[in-house]
Amino acid sequence: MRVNGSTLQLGVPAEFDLAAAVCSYGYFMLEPNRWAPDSRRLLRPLRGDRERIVHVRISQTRRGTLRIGCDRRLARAEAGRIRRQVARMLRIDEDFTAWRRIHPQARRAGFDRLFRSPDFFEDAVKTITACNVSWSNTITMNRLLCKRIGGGGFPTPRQLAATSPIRLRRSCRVGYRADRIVGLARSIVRGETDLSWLEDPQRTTDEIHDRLLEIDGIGPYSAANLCQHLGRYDRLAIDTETYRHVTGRRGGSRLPNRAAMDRRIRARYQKYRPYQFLAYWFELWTGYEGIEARRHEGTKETVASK
DNA sequence: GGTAGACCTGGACGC
DNA sequence: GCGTCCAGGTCTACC
Repeated sequence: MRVNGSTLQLGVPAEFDLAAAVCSYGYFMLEPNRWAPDSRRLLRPLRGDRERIVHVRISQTRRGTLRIGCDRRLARAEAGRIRRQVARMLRIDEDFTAWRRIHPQARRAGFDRLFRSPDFFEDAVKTITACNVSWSNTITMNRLLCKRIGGGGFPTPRQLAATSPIRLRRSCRVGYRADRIVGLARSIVRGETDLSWLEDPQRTTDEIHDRLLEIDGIGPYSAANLCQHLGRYDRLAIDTETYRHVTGRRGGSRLPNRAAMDRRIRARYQKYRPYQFLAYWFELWTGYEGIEARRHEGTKETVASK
């Protein structure tokens, strides 16, 4: 990526670590994100004025602040827009003081900020493409969405709203998800789904969760997962990975008494309220790190994805 | 309220 | 190379 435009600075909390913030949630592996582990830089296109693409390269300076290199010069307002998107991705403005007090082990591990997208729409589409499909397939869908619909960046609601579900299905291999993705994009463009309402801190998690469930294609798992992306951690996104984690068994969707098991899982994390999701994800994430370590020692297990 | 089956794709596997 | 099976969350129809 050429960086011969504006260079923006972004202040971060003292304990902030870019690599930890990026590699905390699997969406960082999905395009248009590109994480360079050697140089510890995050590269991706963002949307500037009039939805024009701005390629950015995000790195952390020795003083701790973030440097955002852009591929073109930005006016002040457009630079502010880019800063806000980076801040959202890395949850720079979120306060995790209470979480660290509740979970000292996570605090010592520096585990708090879960990576997300520069806007809610991208998180929602990524969640839809992550459902009912293998992770490699999710990677393919997001790659094709960026390449064939978004012009290199992640598609905007306007771009997807202007795409027919048939074309989306054929060109991006999203299958039956095409109707749901286009439907969500069109409802946003028409103003029927109000993103600012969903991000309003005055709303309760119950209100947001119920509104998300009204969106076609968003079920209990996706709604809880999107609550997490909206900074609400008091909902558990229970999926087959969760059943695997708590039971050590495969085939979660076919387990008997799923409702009873869901109640047991929720009870297990109740003591971390209102950070149940973070506590659950911390367990998974430290497990993955252990798996990764064993993998380097020659076993056949693979690092989990989402 | 609970359950079964369809949706769709790519990968694994057997032949 | 081809066919079959499987994983995965949501929706709908049915009991």
